[in-house]
Amino acid sequence: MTSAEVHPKDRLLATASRLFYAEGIHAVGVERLVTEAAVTRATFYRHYPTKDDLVAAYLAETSRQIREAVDAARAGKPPREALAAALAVVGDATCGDDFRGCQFLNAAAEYPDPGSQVRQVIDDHRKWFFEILRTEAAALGHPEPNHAARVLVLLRDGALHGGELDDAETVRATLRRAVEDFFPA
Amino acid sequence: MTSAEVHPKDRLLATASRLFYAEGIHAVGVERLVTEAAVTRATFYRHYPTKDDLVAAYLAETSRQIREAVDAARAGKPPREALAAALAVVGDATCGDDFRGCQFLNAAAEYPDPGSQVRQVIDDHRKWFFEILRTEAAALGHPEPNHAARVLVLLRDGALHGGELDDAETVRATLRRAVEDFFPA
DNA sequence: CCTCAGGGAGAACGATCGGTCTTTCTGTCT
DNA sequence: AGACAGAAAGACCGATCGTTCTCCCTGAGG
Repeated sequence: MTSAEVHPKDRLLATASRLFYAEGIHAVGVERLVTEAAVTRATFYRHYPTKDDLVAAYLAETSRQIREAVDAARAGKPPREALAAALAVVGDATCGDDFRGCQFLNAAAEYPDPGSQVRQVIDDHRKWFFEILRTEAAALGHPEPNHAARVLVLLRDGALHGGELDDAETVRATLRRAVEDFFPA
Repeated sequence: MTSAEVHPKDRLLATASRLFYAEGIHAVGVERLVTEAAVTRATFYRHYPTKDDLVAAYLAETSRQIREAVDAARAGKPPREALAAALAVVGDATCGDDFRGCQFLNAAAEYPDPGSQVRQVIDDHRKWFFEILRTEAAALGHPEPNHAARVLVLLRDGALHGGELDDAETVRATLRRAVEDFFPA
């Protein structure tokens, strides 16, 4: 195994992430995935028992990247700036070139069963982000950190969809101002 | 045509609305639709040239019902109550038994092409709701009705997804309190 | 009475779905 | 040298996708 090359498994995951996000999960078939990833069907099923396992892996990897970005943005900052920075990561994402809404909300729309593997990954990610917000709100001395975090989650979810369906720059500015309104300096 | 019976076209639309919302659009095939609606394939394609036309009809009908409900809730109320009532309709919806998020946001997740027929119905609905909020915020004397309406849309979108993925009652209460925070009595 | 549209029943279309299989080859380890 | 895992290539499976077709029956309007 030449470690310099990209492993088929990684190519597959990268391709899946791109296609699932851009076109929807049910809309992308296995044929499409293996062709664009330059991987055979056998290799696909050697690494992922079913397509849903690949979907779960796609969301898990997305979650990992977001946690990395948010942690980096918060690092070393006092609570107020850390909170603003965490939500700024969200706002910035909405303005990306190929932004197409929240990976997790989009996936949830295609996976109705709350007990499915995919939904578990989604729930994990949402719980993590809520905890971040709750922690910062508490550290900031907010009288009701739970309520504050819940409102921020509403704003985040709304921003992630509004960024696709409405004007992204406006949504980012709206989100920033709304956060400031809730946490005046 | 015995006007007392339900026309096949209406049965089809009602069945489609139920299944598309509960299970996702791509996940429900034509076979499923015609079987559960007790309609033949020929009848299906006689009324809707393609499946996407049925999807658009489903969203258009949903939009019509929501406009009806929101208009009824606002009727005759002063701006402040009217605005709260309009958003209460949203909050109440999240607590329904078979709530599974926003029909429009879910559909958008499955229709990436912004120019598609389905996306146009979605955009229409969103523009309508935004106008409602902007109008009421202006009537209420809010200094920046556009910004206020944008924030409320964020909260609405967030609530419609949080209601499915998190606890619905909590989300409803959070939405109500957030609206009060933005529009103190 | 006749026409004709609308609906029911179901076969059939090519394409694609998710998933399994065999075969061959290459590279890495012991 | 020999063993073995991983990957390429592609045939193949039954099922389902969205769509079109023919045939027959019924019921309302002229």
